[in-house]
Amino acid sequence: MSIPLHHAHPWQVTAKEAFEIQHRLALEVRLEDEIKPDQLHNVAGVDVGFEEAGSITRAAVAVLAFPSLELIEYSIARVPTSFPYVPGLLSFRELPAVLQALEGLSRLPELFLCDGQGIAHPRRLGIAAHLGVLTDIPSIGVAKTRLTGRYEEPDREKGDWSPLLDGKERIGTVLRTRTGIKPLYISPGHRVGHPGSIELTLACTGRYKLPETTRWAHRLASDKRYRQSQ
DNA sequence: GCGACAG
DNA sequence: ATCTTGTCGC
Repeated sequence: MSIPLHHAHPWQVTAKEAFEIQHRLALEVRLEDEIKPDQLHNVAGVDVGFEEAGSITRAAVAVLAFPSLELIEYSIARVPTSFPYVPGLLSFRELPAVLQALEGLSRLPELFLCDGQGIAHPRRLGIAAHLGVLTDIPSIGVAKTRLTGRYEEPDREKGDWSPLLDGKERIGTVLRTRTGIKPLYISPGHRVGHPGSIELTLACTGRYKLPETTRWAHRLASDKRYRQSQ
């Protein structure tokens, strides 16, 4: 299945060109909550790992039923790594492989939970926002650490949170997904707002710190025991 | 010029 | 992200 991209652009670019693409695509991000949890049927976790000392990028997309969070199907793609890791330009390194993995699915998911930032990014286009705009599918960024923004430590109970701010602008949420454990950095990617990003992330989380979507995607992208594909 | 810096 | 074993704590 080839996926219809709403905004195609080159990936073999210079840092300067990447900045321009990010500024252009950031204008297309929509931050209203368009998802009704009652009508959501599935959620996809997206993550990337590396093989062969980093020369091969391995992307995994795990589609889970919502709200049961049972694994429905998954796809793995391997692509030669063609872009270095540069803070702020992560999507140019990982999305080519992710887009190829998406083509291995029988149908496109209704929501993406990506490893990394949504709009909590210097130019408001972290990997989740980038993937959301390209596919026009709702997305949320779920990061384990901060890229940018300031915040106050949220209280220690699961569900407690505090806003992630860039000056006076709200760019995300520091969310406790497990009592007494380091919080996650959540931010809207596309077609989702701050309230929805919090509610949906918690709805995808069980007894662990990371959402089930993320746990599956991470396992499929990095665990050598899943070294095959489909 | 000096730090910060998703994965 | 990745290289890597055991270990402390709930």
